[in-house]
Amino acid sequence: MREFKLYDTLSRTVKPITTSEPGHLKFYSCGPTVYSYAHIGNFRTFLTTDLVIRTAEAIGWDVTYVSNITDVGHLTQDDVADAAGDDKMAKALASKEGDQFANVWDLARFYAVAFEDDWKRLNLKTPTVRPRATEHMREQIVAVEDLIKKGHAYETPTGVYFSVDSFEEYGKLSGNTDRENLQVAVRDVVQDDNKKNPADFALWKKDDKHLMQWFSPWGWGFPGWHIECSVMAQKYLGDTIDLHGGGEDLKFPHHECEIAQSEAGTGKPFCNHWMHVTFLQVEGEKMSKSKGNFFTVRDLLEQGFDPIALRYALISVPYRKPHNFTIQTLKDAEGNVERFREAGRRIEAILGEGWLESAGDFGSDQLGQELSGIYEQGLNAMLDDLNTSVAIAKALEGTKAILRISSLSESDAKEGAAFLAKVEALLGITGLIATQEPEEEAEPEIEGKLVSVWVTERDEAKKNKDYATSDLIRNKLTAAGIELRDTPDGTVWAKR
RNA sequence: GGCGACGUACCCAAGUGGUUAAGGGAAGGGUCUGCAAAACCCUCAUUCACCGGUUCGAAUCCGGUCGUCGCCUCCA
Repeated sequence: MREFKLYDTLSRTVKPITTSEPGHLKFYSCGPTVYSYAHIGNFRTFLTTDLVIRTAEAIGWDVTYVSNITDVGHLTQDDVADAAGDDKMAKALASKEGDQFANVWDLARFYAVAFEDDWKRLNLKTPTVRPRATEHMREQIVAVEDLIKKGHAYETPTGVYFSVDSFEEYGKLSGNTDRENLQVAVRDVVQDDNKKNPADFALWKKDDKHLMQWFSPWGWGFPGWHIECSVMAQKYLGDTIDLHGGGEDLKFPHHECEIAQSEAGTGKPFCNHWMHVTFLQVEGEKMSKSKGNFFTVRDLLEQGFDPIALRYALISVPYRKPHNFTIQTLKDAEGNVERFREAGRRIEAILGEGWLESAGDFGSDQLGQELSGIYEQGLNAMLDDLNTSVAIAKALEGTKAILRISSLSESDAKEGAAFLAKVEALLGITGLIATQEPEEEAEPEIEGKLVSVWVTERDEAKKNKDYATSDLIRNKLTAAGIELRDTPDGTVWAKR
């Protein structure tokens, strides 16, 4: 069994992931709150978890991957202490963009669909389960009742709170073990005088005015932000999970609170390995919703950028390093994705359609051995705390080895196919799998026929050495976004 | 106030004790081509912010200086 090493926030070391069942990884990754379109920073995190799955599968592991959607509008300051801010979703509904929605439920549904759409376009693997907070209300209420019963939570006139002092190890993940520092950390949060400790966090908030509310043993209200992940992780993965991840901001308080709730409830370790993704920066600066200096995935795709190039750009720097995303990075990525596609086109010319799906393993000939070695180096880089920079360099190295061969033999093409198929499975950046939305596919059919007519026309002109006409046609097509390439086997075209 | 990251060529960036400091972009030259495009080939850091130290040996370890940035609050 091969080792898959990843930095673990809890032990603060890079260590091999251990799975409770051999070869079966149980992984929970915190998803977004759906009150707006997801931005590229969100996706740096989700892409990182996607790479964990791909890497695990590349060494033959089964992965049960749970990634939730938070569709309850939690309070904006319900983090360390309790609630006092506005509801995120209510805020979104009240904003200009919110006018199109009848209510918060409608809004959550809309952005959840948009999110899954972006997810597919960036070629992320579909989770085994994608649970929603609103669909697990009963379980959350039961969990809160259980914590009260076990003496870890108590009711006040404003809600139900988890007693931080009842859980010795509170703070072990984030290092916020020093109660004095905790006081500093919670300084700006509005306090509830009925709480036993200002750091106690909400499990249930009483509020019969809230836009989303449920009936509970404590009256009308809604659940605290942290309890949903504890409940859903346990429901789908069991009391102890192998790996849990999310953005670096979730370390404290969110994951700290998840640990406290879960372990206080079950008496068992909640999770053996924690990973956190460092925030993405844009043009050298932190991006955030409140600053408004962010790109959504949609923004960039609407500007015509290739979704796979966006994926490439977002994973090109290892996840624990600060990554300064720029438009230039994205443009650089486009060229490289195009190189994978070019290699794919050459292979398809020999093996025909379906070559990627039917690609086999490496052979024993020289090219097969060379590509096999390069792929192994890339895989090893991924197994060493997801070194995507090296893995991508290896993907390009192998692709160049394929492109270097001016005339591929059938055996060469098969080796190349094996390489590209493995790279695609591991990194998802070759652009050889269509991620376009289905409705966009109808039009190119007709368009393609029109282009073919012009290409034939131009070939005629070229044959007659009428270069004025042939160049005119090429220029017109270029202006229309169609790029022509004359190859020994004839003219091929691609959309730019 | 607490915690942490980073500073490598024009740009992005890997490398964290030892042969030639990955890879990509840009730039320059070349092959191919009617010309292009694409692809391929070649060139492009004796040097890793700065100053000391440890060591046979450091971009890599230690100390200091300067600079940039992030998390702890909404946010992945």
